[in-house]
Parts: sequence; structure tokens; C-alpha cells
Amino acid sequence: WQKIEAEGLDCDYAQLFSKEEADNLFQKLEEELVYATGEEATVQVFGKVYSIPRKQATYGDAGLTYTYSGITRMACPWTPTLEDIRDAVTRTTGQTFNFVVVNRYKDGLDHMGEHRDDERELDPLCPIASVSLGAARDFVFRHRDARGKMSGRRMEPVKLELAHGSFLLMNPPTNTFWYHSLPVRKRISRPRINLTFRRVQRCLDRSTMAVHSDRYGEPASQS
DNA sequence: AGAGGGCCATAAGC
DNA sequence: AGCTTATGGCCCTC
Repeated sequence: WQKIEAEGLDCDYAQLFSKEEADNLFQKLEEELVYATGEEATVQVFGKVYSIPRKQATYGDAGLTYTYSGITRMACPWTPTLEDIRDAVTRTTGQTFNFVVVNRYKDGLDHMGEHRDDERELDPLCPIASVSLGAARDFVFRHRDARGKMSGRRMEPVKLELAHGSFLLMNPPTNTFWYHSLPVRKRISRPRINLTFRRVQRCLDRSTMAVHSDRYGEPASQS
């Protein structure tokens, strides 16, 4: 195990699967997984619609949802390989997970911009467990107070490489203080699949919020 | 010196 | 009201 620490950042990194195991899991996932297409594969940023620069899917316990950039999506039922990996992660962490977000990067041009994982529907005390399969990719953390030209503090980004078959546990409060991204790497031509296992607290959807809003009137105060 | 990469601005909408 | 998150452009390094 390798400990990755900085102010407000606490991660554990380890090789979870051998190359042979990881090769096998990657191939099975390539056969089993179905990714979002069409409108479900788009995102709105500053009023413009873009295709997300990767493929994405959500799997998990029945009825759970995941909100990404304002769009709520239902979990597909677990596949056998996802269950196997989930159980391996539970054996090594002692934590249970009811949801996984899958991101597939077909090459080094596919990427993910800087973000934090949406805390509203996540159990804030549950770590996020990330399993990487396929091409190794760089992974970068940046502290929230060190972003932007007018940022108050100078803090170095924390960078690591996520290897084939590796496991990264992001412990609280990492996700509160640190943004993370998977930057473009033009020299990489092979695909990578990343699984982030989470525990979703409850299913908050727009209609539920609308009911509360209608019943209690103006959104004057939050309780 | 051309390519890669880091980081910032964006000013719309949930 | 404040945060989002992809893109393009600018700038730096090798």
C-alpha cells in the first residue's frame, strides 16, 4: 500500500489485481458494459452542449440514481464482472458500495476535466474507491484554494499514475478540498476503463424536490 | 521549433 | 446565489 497525503487529502493506492486478472476483467467489461449514447452522453457547460470526451455508464442497486452536471440517471443492474470487482473492493476495504460510475477513455485524447464528486447524494463519510483497468493514465489533484488566477494560496498539485489493475481509495475529506482530473495524454493510444464505487445515501430526484418546493412555498430558507 | 501540456476565462443554467 | 466542467487560447518548456 502507498499512502498519498497532503493538507486535506488522504488516499491509499495499491495494486489490487495481477496483470492476468486485470487483463481478464478488462476483456469481460468490454463485452458486458453498455455505455450512454445520444443525449445521455452530452453535458451543458456555460450554456453550450458538448459530447462528453469519454464514454460513461452507471450501474448499481435497483432504484438508485446518479446526478452528473444536473442530469439524473438511473443505475443499470449490476453485471457479473462488476459484482466480482465490487466484492473484491469490499474485501480489501471493509466498505460496502451500492453504486459504480464507469468511465471509458478510448485513448489519450479522451479525458475528464477537473471536478469534485457530487456530495449531495454521496455518503460523506464513505470513501470513493477507484479501480483502473487498461492503459495507465496520469491523475491529478488540485486544492480548491489554489485554483484560478486570484487564488489565495499556492499549493502544488498532487499527481500520480493509475496503473492497470490498480486501486485508489479516496478517503474523506479529500473530495471536499481537492478537485481531480484525468488530463489529456496525446501519446496514449490504448483504452482505459475506470470504475468509481460509491455509497449513495438516498435517491433525491427533481420531482421529490419539486414536491417540497411546492408544498413549502418559496425557496427562502434551507432546513 | 513544433508538440505537449498546464492553467485560465467563459458569463449560461441548474 | 454559487458552483459547474468542456473547450479554446495563451504561455511555458523541452
